Amino acid sequence: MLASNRVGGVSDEDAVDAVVSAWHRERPDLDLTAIGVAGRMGRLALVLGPAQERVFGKFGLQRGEFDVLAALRRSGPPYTLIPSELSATLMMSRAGMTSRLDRLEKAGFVERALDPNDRRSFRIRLTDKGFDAVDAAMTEHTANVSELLSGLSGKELGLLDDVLRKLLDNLDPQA
Amino acid sequence: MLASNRVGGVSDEDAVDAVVSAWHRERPDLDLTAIGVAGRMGRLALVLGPAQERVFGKFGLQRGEFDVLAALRRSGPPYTLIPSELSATLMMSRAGMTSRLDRLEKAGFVERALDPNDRRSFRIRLTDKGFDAVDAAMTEHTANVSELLSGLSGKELGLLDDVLRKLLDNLDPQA
DNA sequence: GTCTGATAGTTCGCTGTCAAACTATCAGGC
DNA sequence: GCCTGATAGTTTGACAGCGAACTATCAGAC
Repeated sequence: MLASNRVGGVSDEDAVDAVVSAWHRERPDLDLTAIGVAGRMGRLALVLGPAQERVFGKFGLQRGEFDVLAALRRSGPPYTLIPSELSATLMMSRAGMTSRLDRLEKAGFVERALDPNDRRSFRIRLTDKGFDAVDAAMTEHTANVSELLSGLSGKELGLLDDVLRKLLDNLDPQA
Repeated sequence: MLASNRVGGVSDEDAVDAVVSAWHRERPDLDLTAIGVAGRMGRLALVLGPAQERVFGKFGLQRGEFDVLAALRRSGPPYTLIPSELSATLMMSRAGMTSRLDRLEKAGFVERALDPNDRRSFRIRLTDKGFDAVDAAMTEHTANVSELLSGLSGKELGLLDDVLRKLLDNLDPQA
């Protein structure tokens, strides 16, 4: 009952299976189906995270900094956003955003310009240097992620995407 | 080509779709299929993390601390492990484990006992208080995660598990 | 016009984690 | 027996992020 179907060519028991079966031995009263899935997602995040950061590091960026530049870049000309907009999009505190922007500004990737309409606020603008960095990083990042997920067939990738989309929609009925 | 099939009852465009289509507009040269999937996984982790931490907090624990107690608990009697074993299992640095164990020991959840066979090492043992805390937390954690994933049918959950297992096996061919 | 509550961003203090340097101990070669 | 390299754990210094307190500004009520 505990074991799920195996996809072809996959070893019989992985680290998460070991955790789940240990729990099953110690706590047979619990239904561990969801725990196994959540455990795999957590572990996957722990593996995928550093694998992506390695690419960003090659361009003098860390993950969060890349995320800021990427949000500016994909917003299109004039590559300008407001800090609060950035912190909301990236789901982080404003305080953290302040220090990220400090770092990015010091590195010359973004500029703070005064907002003529609201003197409480700024416009964060991607510099040419920032544009080049994020474009190069994005190119390599895309290739890297494709490579990381290349173990899945196109069909499996689509299936995964569909299920994750549904899950996200259930948990956090956003936009 | 960019849009994947939609599962029934899900809104047409979510935050990740917006990111992907913005990138597609700015960088039509990139194949963004994998980026979308990775984005959903990342965002999911960002939502699921805090949702789980809320439960651990009710028992005076944070996620990482729970993970340590859980590893001890599911190892079975005598609920004893070695620090290096713990840091390896939980994929974190030894330095971080030292401070986690300090916290857990100060809170009375674990004890450091001398290892008679290796005087460089310790045996970390779950106290009765730690046992009770982790058992109660695990019961509620299991129910919570089941609830969080309850938006998926049993079939979808199995499908997700299979694909994640294959992906993990590809990325990190562990035990 | 002025007051009041909301909003934008920053500063401050704290915390969890890491990498690197360090101490103590083990194990194998000779 | 002794030396050498590996291993176990801790200490130190640095850092990114958070929440709370703070300053400046806006916008609406009257």
